[in-house]
Amino acid sequence: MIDIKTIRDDPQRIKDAARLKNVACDVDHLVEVDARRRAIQQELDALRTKSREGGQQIALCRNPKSDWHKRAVENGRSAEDIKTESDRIQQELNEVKVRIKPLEEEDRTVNEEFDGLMLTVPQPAAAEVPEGKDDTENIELRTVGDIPDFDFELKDHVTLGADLDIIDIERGVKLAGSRNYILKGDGALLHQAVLRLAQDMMIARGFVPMSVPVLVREEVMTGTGYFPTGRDQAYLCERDEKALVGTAEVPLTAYHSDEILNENQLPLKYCAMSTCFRREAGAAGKDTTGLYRIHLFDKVEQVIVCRNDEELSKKFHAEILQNAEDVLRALELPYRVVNVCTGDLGQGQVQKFDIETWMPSRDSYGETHSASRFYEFQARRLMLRYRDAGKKVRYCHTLNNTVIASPRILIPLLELHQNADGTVTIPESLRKYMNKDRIQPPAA
RNA sequence: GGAGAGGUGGCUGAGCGGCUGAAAGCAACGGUUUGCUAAACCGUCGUACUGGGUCACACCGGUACCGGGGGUUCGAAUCCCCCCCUCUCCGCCA
Repeated sequence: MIDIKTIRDDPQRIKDAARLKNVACDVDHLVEVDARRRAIQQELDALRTKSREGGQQIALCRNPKSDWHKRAVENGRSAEDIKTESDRIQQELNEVKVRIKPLEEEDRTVNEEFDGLMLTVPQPAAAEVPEGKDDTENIELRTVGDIPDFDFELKDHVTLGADLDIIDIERGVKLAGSRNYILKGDGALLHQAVLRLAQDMMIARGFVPMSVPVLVREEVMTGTGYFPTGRDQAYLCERDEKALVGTAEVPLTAYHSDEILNENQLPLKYCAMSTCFRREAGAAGKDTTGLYRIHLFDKVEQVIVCRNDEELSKKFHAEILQNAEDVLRALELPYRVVNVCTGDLGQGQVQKFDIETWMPSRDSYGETHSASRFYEFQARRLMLRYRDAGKKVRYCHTLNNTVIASPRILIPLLELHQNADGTVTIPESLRKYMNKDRIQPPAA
């Protein structure tokens, strides 16, 4: 969410941001509704003041022990007279009440409309974000690690998974429908090993590990910016008015919502391993093979909550990006870092760097990580604040990035570490979690 | 799922129809005192929206908020209804 004052002052800035991000937002209408909302509030405030003051006067009239009442009697007013005044005021306030009622109704509807519109306002991208219409115009910043040459014919992860008996897509689909899978034996172990490695690396860097709810209230989804716009991407448990999260970013970022932290508590660095649920609505027919685009996966996510300071945000953005790159290096996987253009940025993101890991079966880099910073966009929605040195209440800045998401990461991991004899070498960093250095085909 | 108790400011906790946005204590912050620390004393100390004010702060005013939503009333933290949440006991259970 953006400060309404800055929208009032410079609506064009938001219009430009919406155009660049390809986000629908009727800024003119919002500004109109805001004006109406303020006018109603002022009128209502005046009426309520009158009502309160009158009510207090009635209290004085009816209380013979009040100073006002004693003085009135001393000044020669009769009890009858005072009672008449009290009744007169009450009559008057009855009329005020009649005027307040419909105004309150209008106030409610206007505010609802206002709140709804505010939720559609995009966070303007940082000035240094490249302009572009969609992901085809993202800019490659650097490639790290060499794409290896193989002197034998590579199997894709689906074939490898079947031959090694570690991935069973067919039965996953039987149980749960399309875009589901089952990991088995060393496949299940490798999946957990990757997550464990990622988590251990984050703990070593001072991130507090958390175990968080994955079925959350809708406010939490709204607060982090996934609702209302992305509502159709989430699995809903409507009976309980809750949603399954698509990432642990949601509960981690909302952890301190509705709180006012002390500045000396910041920055907060959290990580969580959680299951992630994604409907992938609108992606029918896209990435249909294998483990790339699936409805359920596990991920270690990192979140930083820091002071309201753009330079600090940038600094931490670089830090969380580095954390993810270090994990890929530990997994001995080649990747590239991409500077995401305006058109491919989410509503709330100021800037985003994706990491794409080389995937032989796709003959391209595929997105495995996404590092974003939000400034106060999420914090405003979540009422996530802190008191600064001058005792002023300010909104925090939030950032997040993937540490590792599996099984998607198993695609490059299996495909790039396979050997001519059909085995897969387990990278050094994972061996302690697997107690082996190689995945072998099952004995015939 | 059944029975009971309860939700008030950062925390504890009073208030139970009107001068209460809310006592008191703790914590925090500023100051005095002090060789340092501690103690003592004085002061400050909720949030949101909004009007005025300022280059911007400061500052001055209004309204709302005592779990959420509705109702009664001239007036609700206080009375009534619905919902949510927490705790205790019982049942069930990974």
